[in-house]
Amino acid sequence: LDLSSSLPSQIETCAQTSVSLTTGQPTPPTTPEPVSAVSSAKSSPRKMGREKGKKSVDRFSVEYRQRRERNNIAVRKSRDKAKRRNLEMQDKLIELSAENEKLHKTIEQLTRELTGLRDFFKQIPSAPFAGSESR
Amino acid sequence: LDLSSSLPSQIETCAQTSVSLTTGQPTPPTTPEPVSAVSSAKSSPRKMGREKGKKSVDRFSVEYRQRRERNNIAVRKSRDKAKRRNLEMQDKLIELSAENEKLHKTIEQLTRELTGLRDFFKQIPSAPFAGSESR
DNA sequence: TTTGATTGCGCAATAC
DNA sequence: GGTATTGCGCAATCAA
Repeated sequence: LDLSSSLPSQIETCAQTSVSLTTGQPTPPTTPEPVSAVSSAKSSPRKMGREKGKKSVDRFSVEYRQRRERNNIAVRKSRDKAKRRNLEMQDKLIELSAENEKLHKTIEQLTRELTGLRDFFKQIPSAPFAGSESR
Repeated sequence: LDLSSSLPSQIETCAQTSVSLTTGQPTPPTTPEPVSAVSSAKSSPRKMGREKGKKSVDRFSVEYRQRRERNNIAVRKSRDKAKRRNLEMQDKLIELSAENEKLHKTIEQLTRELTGLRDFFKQIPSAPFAGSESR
C-alpha cells in the first residue's frame, strides 16, 4: 500500500523568515518567548496609518503578542484534544474488534448447538414434528 | 462542518516568526516567489565560518531551500497520511459498531430459538431425555 | 553522512 | 472581540 502523491508544487517558498527573534536566539528549541520588551506603541487602537501605512499588523505590539499567545494556547489545547480523541478511537477500535470476535464465536457455538438439537429431533422417529419454530 | 465555502488563497502566506522580511513583504497573502536570486554562496560545502560566523544554517543558500522544500513535501505527505488513517479508523469504528449490534441481535435470536427448543423438549413427557448437549 | 518520516510548535486564516 | 480548527512551514529527531 503506497500512494505517493507528489504534486508539482514549486510555489510557496516564502523566503525571508529570519526566525531568530529579537533576542538573538538562532533556533531556540524551547523558548516561545521572543520578546518581552515592548517595542512599539499599541495603545492607539485607531489611527496607525501613519508610519508605514499598510495594513501591517505590527508584529511587535503588545496586543498582537497577546493575541498570538492566546491563540498558541488554544492551538495547543485543540491539538491535545484531537490527539486524545484519536487515541481513544484507537482503543475503542481494538476493544470493539475483540468483542466482535467473541461474538462471532458465540454465534458459531449457538448455531452448532441449535443444529445439533434439530438434528437430534429429526432423528427421532416417534416424533411427527414438522413444524418450524420460527423464521 | 463546512470547508468549501471560500478558499481565497491558494497560496499560503509566509510570515513566520518575528523579524525578517528580506523581501519587504510583511504578510502578503500571495507570495509564490519571494526571492529567486541567489543571495549567498552555496557551492562551498565547508568553510563558511567567515561572514557572520555563528552556526547559522545560512537560510538563504540553495541547499537549505532545497532541504526545506523536500521536508515540507514530506511533512505534507505524512500529515495527509495520518489524516487519512484517522478517517479510516473512524469509518471502521462506525462499521464495527454496526456489526456489533447486529451480532448481538443475532445472538439474542439464536438464544431465543435454542431456549424454545429446549423448553419444547422438556415439555415432552414421552421422552426420557436427560442429557445436556453441552456447556 | 544523507534523506524521507514524524512530531512539537508558532503563524495566520477561518470557522464558530 | 474571543476561542477553536486547520493548513502550513520550520526545526529537531527518528529511522534507514
